[in-house]
Amino acid sequence: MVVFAGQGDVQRTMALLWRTAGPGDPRTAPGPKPALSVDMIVDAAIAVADAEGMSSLSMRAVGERLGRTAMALYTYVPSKGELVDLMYDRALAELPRGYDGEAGWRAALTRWAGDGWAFYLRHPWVLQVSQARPVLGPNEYVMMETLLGVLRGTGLGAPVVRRLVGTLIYFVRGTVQPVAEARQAATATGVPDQEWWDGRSAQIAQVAPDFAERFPMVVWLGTEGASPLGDEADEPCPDDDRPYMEAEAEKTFQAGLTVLLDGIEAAMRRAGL
Amino acid sequence: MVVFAGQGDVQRTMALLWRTAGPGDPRTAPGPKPALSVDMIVDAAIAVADAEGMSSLSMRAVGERLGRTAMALYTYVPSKGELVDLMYDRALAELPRGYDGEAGWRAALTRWAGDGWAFYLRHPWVLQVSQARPVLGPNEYVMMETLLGVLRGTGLGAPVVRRLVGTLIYFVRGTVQPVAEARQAATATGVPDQEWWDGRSAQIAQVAPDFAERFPMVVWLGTEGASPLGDEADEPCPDDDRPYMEAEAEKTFQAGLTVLLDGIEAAMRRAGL
DNA sequence: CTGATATCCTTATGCTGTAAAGAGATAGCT
DNA sequence: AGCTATCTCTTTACAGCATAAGGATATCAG
Repeated sequence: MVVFAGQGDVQRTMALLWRTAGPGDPRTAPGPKPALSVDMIVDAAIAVADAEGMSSLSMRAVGERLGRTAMALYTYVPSKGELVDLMYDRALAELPRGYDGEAGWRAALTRWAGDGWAFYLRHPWVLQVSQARPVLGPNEYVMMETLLGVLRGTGLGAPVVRRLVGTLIYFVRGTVQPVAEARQAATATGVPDQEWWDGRSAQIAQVAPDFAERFPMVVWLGTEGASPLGDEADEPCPDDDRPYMEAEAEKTFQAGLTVLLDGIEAAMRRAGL
Repeated sequence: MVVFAGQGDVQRTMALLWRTAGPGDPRTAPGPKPALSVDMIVDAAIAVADAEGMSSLSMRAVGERLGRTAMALYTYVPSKGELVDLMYDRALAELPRGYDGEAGWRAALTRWAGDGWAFYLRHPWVLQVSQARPVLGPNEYVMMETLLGVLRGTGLGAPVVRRLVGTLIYFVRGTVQPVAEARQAATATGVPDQEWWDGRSAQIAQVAPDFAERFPMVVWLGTEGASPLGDEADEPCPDDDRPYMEAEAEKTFQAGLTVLLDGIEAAMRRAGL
């Protein structure tokens, strides 16, 4: 299930996201000094999510990591939903903030996409934060600004760029998602990827003996190796520890990106650039 | 949180998916006749998910819709995870199974993408079924076969097509996702999209008065034409009831698809087709 | 010192998936 | 016909979840 953004007090959420919260009068209030902070909680929550996946992210788990009960967190954060928002925005801060355009926009965009790929693999849970409504934290805008800086190199106008932005982001997200979730599932369930796959495909042969007749093109896709393009033949990737699936997904990513870049070039040509 | 596929007895799951389950000896066993069936349960579950979203899909809710308790379902389905797998595969059966290639592959692919878009909007919860490991039900292969039938029209070889498949599917999924989840969130929380958005963007102005200096390109993106951020739409969106966001996302979808199609054409040209 | 306010804990409520055990129906077998 | 194995479905129970409510305790301004 997707975690929806918190819908509590909008004002407080935004203040937390943009860090305009505390420092009105820092230490004049009575009561014990806070032993925790929003930052500590967000960090602990990210650590939990990184290590054990979003499905293991509970208020108890976060509290435990800080030596507190679950309820102690509610002093700092209105609800779990808001905490997830904060985690999301904090994680985005890791992304590079600018790309050198000297080698051309194609190279820059390729590096941007690669960094995104690596980022989502580092924090797979980010893909599970609902995109229904933007979190609207500062780092989301920073990320947007970074991408726009790269796209400016194409010389395309705002209306075109506006559409490209979504396409590019969703492309990266979409192509990493299977890889990220497969990793999560493998660690969460303890079943290695290869094993799971073997079991299933053995079952398919048994349960659908007429597979080749029912799905001829799927079989064709799997068997035919040589490309009329003359691009590199598919090797079994011998000295590669990662699951086969990941290597394959990465090729999909690279090839898909090429298609996108070519498409952008076509748009530029059409715009007379 | 993403719902992971059930990891119970692989054999039984596959049998359920491919419907090779029951009819060994249909009516020789003692005991009361089953009042339910896997199909009825899957239908009821889909109805719940369609109406109230994946987060409201509980075994109790499904059972209630059938006049049974939650536990009654476990006679037919091993776990909630398996049920979700079955829902997913059943839903996919709705998709068209072939596209006329007479008007060219571009037209066919455009129609394919449009049907996918509509499908995901009809069943937003499908986007929340984990893609970590393929469900491997029959209709997933049918869908693949359909797409491959369209892509065959390009004349490209298997290795290239193999990569295009993922790119296209993720593109469609990625671009509908915000729209689908926004609809879900709006109905689930009862907060209309416009209202939520207004509250947040008003807060941004207050919390980041220096927004224009910090994010000049975001502002540029928003001022030249309609904006996903802040200001009202400059572009006319007459007699359209849907939230502004949806219309905008649809444009992103169309424009992104054009970029993809242009990119595919470039790949064909490079292959000498 | 007093009263107000802060952090943090304990307890409790209503969800969730599902394990365990039992009630009642129905078939084949004797 | 009666017995018994087997099936469906219910009840009850349990652990885990987010979080509401209330209480204990520490710290400030006066």
